[in-house]
Amino acid sequence: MSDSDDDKPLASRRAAPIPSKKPSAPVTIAEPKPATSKPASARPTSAPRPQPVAKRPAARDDDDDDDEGSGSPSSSDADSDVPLSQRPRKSSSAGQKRQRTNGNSSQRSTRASSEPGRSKNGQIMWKTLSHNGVLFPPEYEPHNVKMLYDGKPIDLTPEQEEVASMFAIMKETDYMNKPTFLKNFWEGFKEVLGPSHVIKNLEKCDFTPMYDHFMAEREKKKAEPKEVKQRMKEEKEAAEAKYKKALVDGKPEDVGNFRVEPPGLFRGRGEHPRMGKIKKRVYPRDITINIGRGEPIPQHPYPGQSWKEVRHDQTVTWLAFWKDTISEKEYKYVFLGATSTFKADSDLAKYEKARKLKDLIVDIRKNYEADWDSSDKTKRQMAVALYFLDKLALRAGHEKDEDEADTVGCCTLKCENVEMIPPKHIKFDFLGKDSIKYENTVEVHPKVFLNVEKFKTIDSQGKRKEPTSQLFETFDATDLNKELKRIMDGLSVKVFRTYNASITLDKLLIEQEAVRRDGMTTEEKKVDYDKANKEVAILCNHQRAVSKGHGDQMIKLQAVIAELNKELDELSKELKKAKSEKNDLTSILKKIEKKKEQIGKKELQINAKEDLKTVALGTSKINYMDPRISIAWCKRNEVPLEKVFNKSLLAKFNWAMEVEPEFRF
DNA sequence: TGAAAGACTTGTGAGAAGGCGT
DNA sequence: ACGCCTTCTCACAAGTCTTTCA
Repeated sequence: MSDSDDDKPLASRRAAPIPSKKPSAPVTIAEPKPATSKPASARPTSAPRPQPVAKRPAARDDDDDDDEGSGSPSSSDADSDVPLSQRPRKSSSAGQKRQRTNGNSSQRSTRASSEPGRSKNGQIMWKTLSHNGVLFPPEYEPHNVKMLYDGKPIDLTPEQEEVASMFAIMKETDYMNKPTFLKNFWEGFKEVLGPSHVIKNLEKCDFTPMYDHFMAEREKKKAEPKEVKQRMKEEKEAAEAKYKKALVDGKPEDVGNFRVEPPGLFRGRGEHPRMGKIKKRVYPRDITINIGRGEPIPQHPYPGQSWKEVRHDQTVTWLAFWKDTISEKEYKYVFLGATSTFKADSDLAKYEKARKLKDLIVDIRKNYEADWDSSDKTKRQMAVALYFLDKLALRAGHEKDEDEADTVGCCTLKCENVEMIPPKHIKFDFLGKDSIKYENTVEVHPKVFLNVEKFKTIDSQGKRKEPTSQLFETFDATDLNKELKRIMDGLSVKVFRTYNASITLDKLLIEQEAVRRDGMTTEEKKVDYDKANKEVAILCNHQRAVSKGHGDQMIKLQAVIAELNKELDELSKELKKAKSEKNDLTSILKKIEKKKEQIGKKELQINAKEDLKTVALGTSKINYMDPRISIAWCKRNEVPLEKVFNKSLLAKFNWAMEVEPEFRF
C-alpha cells in the first residue's frame, strides 16, 4: 500500500508572467503569491478502477513485420528485471553532457508490433503512398526601395535587398533590442554584402524606408475591394489544392504542412543564441522526397534541378524533409495532418500506453518511495526525479547544446532551480520549453525534502555544488527512460505527463458529476468542464501571453458592469416609489431580477477572462487529455460535442467517437 | 558506449476568419 | 455594415525519444 498521502502536494501552480517578452521594457506585472501552497486538487491518489476498454477501431496492420532492410533480428537477451537500477556512477562534470546508452539489444520483446506511430523497428507504415510533393514560396521580387546608410540611400543587389527586407519588417519587434539578434543578423548581412561594401556597420543602417514600404503594401492589400480579395484567395487555393492530399494505401489523407518554409530570420524563443540568423531559401536540391515505389515523382518549378533524393521508405510517415539551413542537425519534415490514420493510430497508442501506466502506478510509487532510502545515490536521485515527474508532470529534460536556449526539464534541473523552504516545501523556478517560466511551490514528502537538500550540496565526488550544477548529476533523461523500459514496455518519461493530465481530467469531471444539480444548463456544464480543463492546463504549465488589449477590455467590462449597477439603482428607487404609492410591483421586480442576472453574468465573464488570461487551455486538449474522457462526458451529460471540440478537434479525434458513456481513463 | 542522426510530438504566437453587439 | 473581440488555423520552434554510427 502506498499509503503515502501526506505527500499529495501539488501545485499551487499559477500562471507566471511570460518572461522575456519585453526584456528592456519596464514590465509591470503584479507578482504576488506566497512561498507556500495548498494542495490544489489535481492529484490522482489511488489508481482508479481498471475500466472497460473501448476497443481500438481496427488498428493498422499489426504484426506484419519487416520486409525491408533495417530490421535487425531481435537479440532479446532478457535483461534481468531490476526495478530501479544500480546505475554506475556517472563521470559528470557539472552541467556537461552526461551519457547515453544503446537500447539495441535490451528492449526487444517479441511484441515487435504494438507500436503504431513508432516507425522504426522495420515496421511498415504504408503499402502505397503517392503525393505531389511540396509547394515552394514565390521567388523574391525586388521592390527597389532603398535603405539608408549614414543617411544616404544605398543600392543593393536583389539578394542583399532580400536580406535587408527580412530585417526591415522586424523593425517594430522586440528583437531589435536583443544584442544576440543584432549580432547574428549583422554577421549574415555582412556576408551577403561582401567584403568591400560601403555598409560597414549595422548601427548606421536605417531600414525605415523599407519598413514603411511594407506597411504601405499591407494597407493597400487590406484596402483591396472584396472581389479582388476573394479572387486572390481562390487563386491561392487553386494553386495549393494538389498538395493538400496524399494517397496512403489508396486512401486520401490531408497533408499537414506542404509549404516549404520561406527564407527569413530565425526567431528563436527566449534568449536563443541563434536568433537573427538567416534562414536561407530551400530548393528542390535540398529536399528529400519519400513516396511509393513506382508512383510519379513530384514536380517542382526549378527546371535545372532535381530533388536531393527520392526514397521509398515504408517504415516512416514523412513525405519530405530537408535540413535546416541554420543548424544542419535539425530537420524539417512534411507529415500528414492530424486527421490522418498515422496520427490517429499513434494518438490512440499514446493514450493506451498512459492507461497501462495507470495500472502500474501504485507499484511504481511504492518502489520509488522505497528507493528514497537507497544507499545507491543514482537510485535515490532517480527515485526523487520520478516523484517530481509523477507529482508535477514535468517534462523529461534532455541535455542541450550550447547553441540552444538555456532551458531545463526535470532531469536537467540545476541546483539554483530548486529552493528549499523548510520544513517541507520546495520551490521550483526555472525556464522550461519555449522559455516559459515554471514557478511552483510544493509540499513534498519529508524524505524527498531531505534528499533534495543533500543533492543540492555535494556531488558524487563529495565536492560542493554550484548553483548552476546539475541537481541530478548521476543520470540523464536517457538513462531514466532506460530504467522505465524495465517497468513497462514502451514506458518513457513523457507518458507520466500524459497519464497525469488525463487522469486529472477524468477525476475532476467525475467529481463534478457527483454533485451535479438537476436542471443545469449546457452552459453551466461547460463551465465545469472548462474548470477541469484549466486545472490540467495549470498542471502542465501551459501558459499564454496576456493579450494586447486585455487591460483595456477589462476596463470596458468594468464600465459595463458599473452602468448596469447604476440601472439597478434606478430600478430600486422606482421600486421604493412604487411601494410607497402602493402600485403594482411585479413588473419592476421582474426587471430587477433580470438586471441582477445580467450583472451576475457579466461578472462571471470578467472573472473567467481575468482568470484565464495567462492560461492556455488548448494545448492540453490537443495533446494530453484523452479525448475519450471528454466524449464520454458529453454523452453522459448530454452536452453536444461541439461545445467541447471545435471542427478540427472533432476531426482529429474521430478515432475516439464511438467510446461508451461509461468510459473511464 | 556515447554522440549524432532521424523521426515524431508538443508548444506558443501571429494573423485570418468568424461572430456579435450596435 | 462596421469595429471589436474571440476563436481557429497555421507556421515553425522546441521538445522527446529511438535508432544508427563510429
